[in-house]
Amino acid sequence: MSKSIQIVWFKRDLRLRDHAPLAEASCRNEPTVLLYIIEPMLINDPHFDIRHWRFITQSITDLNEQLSAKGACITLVIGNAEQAFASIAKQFTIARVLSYEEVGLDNTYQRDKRLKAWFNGHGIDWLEFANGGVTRGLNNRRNWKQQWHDYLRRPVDDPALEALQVIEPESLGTPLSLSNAVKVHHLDDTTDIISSLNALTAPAQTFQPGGEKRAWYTLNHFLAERGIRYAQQISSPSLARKSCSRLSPYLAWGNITPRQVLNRLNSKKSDSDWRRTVKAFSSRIQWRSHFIQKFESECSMEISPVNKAYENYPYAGALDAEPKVTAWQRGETGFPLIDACIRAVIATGYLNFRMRAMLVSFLTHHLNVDWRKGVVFLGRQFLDFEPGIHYPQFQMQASVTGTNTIRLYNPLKQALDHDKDGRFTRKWVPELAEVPDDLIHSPWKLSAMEQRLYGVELGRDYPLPIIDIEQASREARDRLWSFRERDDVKREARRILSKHTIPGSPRT
DNA sequence: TGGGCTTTCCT
DNA sequence: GGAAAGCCC
Repeated sequence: MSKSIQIVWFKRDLRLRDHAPLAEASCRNEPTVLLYIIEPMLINDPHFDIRHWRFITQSITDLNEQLSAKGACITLVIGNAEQAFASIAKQFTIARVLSYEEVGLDNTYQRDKRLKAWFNGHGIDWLEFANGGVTRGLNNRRNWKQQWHDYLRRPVDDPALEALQVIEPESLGTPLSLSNAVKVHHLDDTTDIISSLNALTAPAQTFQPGGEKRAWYTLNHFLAERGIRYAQQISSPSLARKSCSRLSPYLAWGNITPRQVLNRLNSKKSDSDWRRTVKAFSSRIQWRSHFIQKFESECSMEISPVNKAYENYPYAGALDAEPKVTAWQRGETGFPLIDACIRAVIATGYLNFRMRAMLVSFLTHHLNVDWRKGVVFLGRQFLDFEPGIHYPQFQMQASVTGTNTIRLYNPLKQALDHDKDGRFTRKWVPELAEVPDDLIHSPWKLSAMEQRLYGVELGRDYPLPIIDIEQASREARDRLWSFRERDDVKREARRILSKHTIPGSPRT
């Protein structure tokens, strides 16, 4: 009979503090494997790219540094999850697996169902813990706010790390070394993945670095100075980069929890200078969980509109849509703020909320392109990509819910309201750097002489607008508001409201 | 966490 | 005649 062990499976929860599965494992006096699995299925998934894998390996390195101070280490496996558990089961008797519930893409959901069956067949208990105030299998929102507040009130789940007996399996495939000194166990057929992960060593200064330590540094810096004008500057694409918390990737990849963040925010509650920040920021942390809960309750949102009637929405045909999508993805639409936003998010993985909403509105409303033609591309650009926020938000901004108000962002008005001096636009669209403030957002108005004067030839250095914005706005408004009046849209809207909203709350 | 147009209310 | 509120798409 082989030795009995338990496994703490780290999914998207790359931290040691406030970690319920780890805390539970530390209460049991048993040998424990701390397992992180990098799966080819996800490496090949177009929602993710090198920026995410770099963030994850940085986070694992951080975990391992903390663990090695206690004489422990993480077991990092590259390979599919079923194979990883099967390999460990050859060496040990797995008594139980402890992990969080994951609100993820369909491929991880299907994997979990396969694993559940495999665990059942092998007499392995799988203890899954609710994550961040989100409840699995919820059919309505009657008690959701109460559950959320209960989650916040309960003490953090800090594990007793010194009580944990961490062990590492002997051999899982060929051990290789990731350049950051973390040992990697890689199962068959993953050598190409190892080499591409090793190629990640090149520093990418423009992306936020991953890790639990970095998450706390970011939070503390936000509350020490950066965040004092949070509420006023949140909408500005340039100022938001400093005065927003920038915690989103750390929350998405589980370096820190909403509860830890809000507990830390308490220290500012009595400071009147920070009153607006505390109020605005804490409501957004809750809003975040609210969206993840939507996706948990309706995961079909990854592939179809939550309001099924929108399957028949009159989007542009494929031939018409393709060049528009390409221009949008490349930041070559001829609308300077739109192009600046796309280029900024590709280069840095970050964009403030309002500008993200504007990009979705422009694609789906002004260009009249099906939201599904842009949703994966944009998700991949976000370092903080979180399926549970991305899909419900994308659908809401694309107005395919039939319940929220229609948000048709005028890129020129947004530019005047939030980038009047063109600071952000000039940074990311340097072709227009010399154009003066009053023309930077409408370069198509430049005369031939002005184009020579400001060093930009329209149609060569910077594109002419791919659509007539006034006509497109008018058409989008008519299309959207008239579609909403259809009986099938209204019927679906009633179903959605009863499932996803808190009774009595105002509809926005 | 929209926007454009109209109405209303104030100076 | 301008700002805020209201209305409708």
